[in-house]
Amino acid sequence: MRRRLRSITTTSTTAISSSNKASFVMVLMGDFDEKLQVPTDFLKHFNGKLPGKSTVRGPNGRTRTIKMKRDGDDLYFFKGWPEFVDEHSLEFGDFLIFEYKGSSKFKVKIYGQTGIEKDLRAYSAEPSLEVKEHGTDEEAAYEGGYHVQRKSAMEVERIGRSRARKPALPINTNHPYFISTWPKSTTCYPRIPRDFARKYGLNTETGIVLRDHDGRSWPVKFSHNKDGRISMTKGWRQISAGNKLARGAKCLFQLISQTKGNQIMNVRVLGGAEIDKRDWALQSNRKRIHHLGSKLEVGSFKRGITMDCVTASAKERAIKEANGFQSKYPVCKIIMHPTYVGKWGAVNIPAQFAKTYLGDRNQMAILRISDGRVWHVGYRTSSSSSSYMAIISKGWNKFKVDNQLKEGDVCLFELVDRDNLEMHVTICQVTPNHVPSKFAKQFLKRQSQTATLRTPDRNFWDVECVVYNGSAKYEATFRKGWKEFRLHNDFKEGDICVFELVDRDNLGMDVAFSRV
DNA sequence: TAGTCGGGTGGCCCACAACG
DNA sequence: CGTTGTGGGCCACCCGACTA
Repeated sequence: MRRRLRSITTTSTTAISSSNKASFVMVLMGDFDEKLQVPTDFLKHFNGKLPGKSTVRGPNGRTRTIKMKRDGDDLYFFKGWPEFVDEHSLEFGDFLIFEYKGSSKFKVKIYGQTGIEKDLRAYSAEPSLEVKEHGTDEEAAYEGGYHVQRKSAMEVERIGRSRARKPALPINTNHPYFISTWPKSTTCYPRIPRDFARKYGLNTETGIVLRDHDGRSWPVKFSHNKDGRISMTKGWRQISAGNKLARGAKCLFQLISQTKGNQIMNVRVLGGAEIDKRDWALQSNRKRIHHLGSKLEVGSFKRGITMDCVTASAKERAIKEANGFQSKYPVCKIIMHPTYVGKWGAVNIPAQFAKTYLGDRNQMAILRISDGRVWHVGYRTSSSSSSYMAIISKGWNKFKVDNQLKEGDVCLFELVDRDNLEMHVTICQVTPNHVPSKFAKQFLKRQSQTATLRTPDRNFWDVECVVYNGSAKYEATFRKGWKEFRLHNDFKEGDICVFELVDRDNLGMDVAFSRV
């Protein structure tokens, strides 16, 4: 249901049209910590005349003078910008709204990857403590070479200030860090010092995003050893391959952000950055490796790579939704891997669940979804001396297509009848129309109301906004009208939308978007 | 001596290439 | 399109070395 109220001349897709004030949106990527490009179109607001300096005021009230520079047709924030990045702890993936106040003055709003405006008080509260405690220590460790093999990272932290000299380190020392070595063993992974995890409240259940020197983000999961040790496992292979790390490489891990559900660490290689030639030769012989342009992709690493996209939060939400599911029957949770929703036409049932509840058999199973519809699929098991496998194959393709399953969706298989292998399937889908709960809780009070979305091209769209206020969660989604809005504006995976609430009573929102 | 770390082994599990 | 089974990622566990 689209309501086009009026149409005005199209403006830049990065311009926000909420008011008569000029503004633009930038997503922090690449070498954002050195310079920031300003949309070239924005020059018109300076009457074609480039100001030598601009004054930028951050959300915490601090202002900084930043020089602007023109390079061909491009315009940049340059000298002074790196300091602004430091002061505001800006991170890769953040997006910033610059509001032009006239006379070369800008006001900036900063949004994290979660879509919520960042609370910068947390950063300004105790930075000096961290600088003292870690900046110099790390420098000492780096400068001193850190050759003592068994010296722990935490011990390195305790090296005194007296030893510190000023090295040229490619890191900002305002954040806690540790140094870890990727063990030479073929099956071991870099470990997180327990003291570090404890001291800085690292949530090792949710995983973390590692950011390499090129600004690329790599999601990595932790795994817990029974003796309490924590290692980086899932996803580590990708970052080591992407950065051509050899076993034995020494890396500095610096905790940049640890807001709930958004933990980010910078990774800097201190040694061992050259890939081990024997490892490489070995890998080159494996048939699953292939090169795509300049980007190296390793087929067997796909488990992690597929999560490396902007919709990771949506996938995480689907998983969380699934985790809250309770049943009196045995339940098996399966996250839709690309293989499951791709051409393979089958899905693996976790062996443990299959062994315990389904058993060895080869028969048709019944999948029933909430609206009562039923699909018949083939279930079979196979086992050898070294493996046990249970698969749903025959008929899975139809089930997958009929239910529009996508990568990242979570299916809960509830075994209601063991003899006839009847399973109720609950599908928790990855939906891009989710409103961040913090925002919803603060601004969306009514159970259902129509939001009016205004795009930069001055078109208006009515979209139903439904609020779910459960005992455990408060969330909102855009429903009726969203699909049209999405299709008409040609949103693709990875695009970023900024929703600015300009009319609380009538839920009027200006929408700016940044394309991938 | 307890706690922590690096290094290593073995086996489970599953993605996906190969095949029917 | 459906099935098979292998390669290797992931994980639990063990051991010895080192340190406070």
